[in-house]
Amino acid sequence: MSEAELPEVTTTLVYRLGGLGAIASARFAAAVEPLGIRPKHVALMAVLSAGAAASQLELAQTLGVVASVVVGLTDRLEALGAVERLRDPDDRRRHRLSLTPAGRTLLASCTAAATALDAELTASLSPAEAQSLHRAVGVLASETGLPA
Amino acid sequence: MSEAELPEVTTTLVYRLGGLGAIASARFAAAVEPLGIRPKHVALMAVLSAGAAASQLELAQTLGVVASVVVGLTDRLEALGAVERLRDPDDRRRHRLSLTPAGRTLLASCTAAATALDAELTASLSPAEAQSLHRAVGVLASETGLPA
DNA sequence: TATTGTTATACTCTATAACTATA
DNA sequence: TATAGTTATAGAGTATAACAATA
Repeated sequence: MSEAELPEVTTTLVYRLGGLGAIASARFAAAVEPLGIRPKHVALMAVLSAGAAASQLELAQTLGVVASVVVGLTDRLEALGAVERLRDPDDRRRHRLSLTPAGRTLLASCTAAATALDAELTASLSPAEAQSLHRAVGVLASETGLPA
Repeated sequence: MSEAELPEVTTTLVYRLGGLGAIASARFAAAVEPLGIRPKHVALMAVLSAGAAASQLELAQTLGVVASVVVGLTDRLEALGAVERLRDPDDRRRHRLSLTPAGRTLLASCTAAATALDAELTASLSPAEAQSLHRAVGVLASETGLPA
């Protein structure tokens, strides 16, 4: 009978990434909440800004949510004047969403907030550690097909 | 007017940690689901295993959830024979939770599953990258006061 | 009167399903 | 008839509040 040496579950990467991710999401949510939006709204605007989706259905697939969720997110962003719903002339069932100048400004504010949080988060790491963390997380993010 | 250069929000650490954490949690949840439990149950057992809490109220504080949530988690684990509720003789309002041998076995299975997921997750990283990622995540985890 | 655990209730988020309009 | 968007409904998860037992 072999008795494999196992670490504590709380020290594993998946476990810690799960907990850390929840904290990161909460902090980011708190940072953008004064702007009247939540992280999913930011994700939607980021996809639009990258030109990575046209119709709401495509948006839903890219974001990994269901179509009805995109409706609610878009309603909110439209009310804020951050996005516009434009009928696709080629297929009038479709809405082409477009980021307005106000939306770009809003997205920039979110990016600034995220950058500030990054600085807080990595304050206790050396520059080299912070950089290698950033790089490793980037690799995992692209590998897992994150809505980026 | 200075125009600061900002990265895309999707490349920031908080944003990616949020998304990555959601994926990690989902994978871990899928891995322990056949065992009849969810990540929070694992967290509760881990705290008990570490002797980091006695009463259900302490458990709630350590886990960062409300007391009524601990009731449900404990109900489930008790039904599985993984934990026991023992009245505290010093204060009969309190339940001292104790991990049974079956609970230790269950926790070990979860740890093994998490370790396997770690290997998958870091497969595309070099050993050195994986190790530095693990270390950096450990620093952030302890810094943010994760239930560990 | 204060506190531990429990139960009952409400709220948030998301998914499923039914519906409208276009194709 | 099939599809894009919308609306209506239901489920999971968690928080708040009321309650019972004990201090």
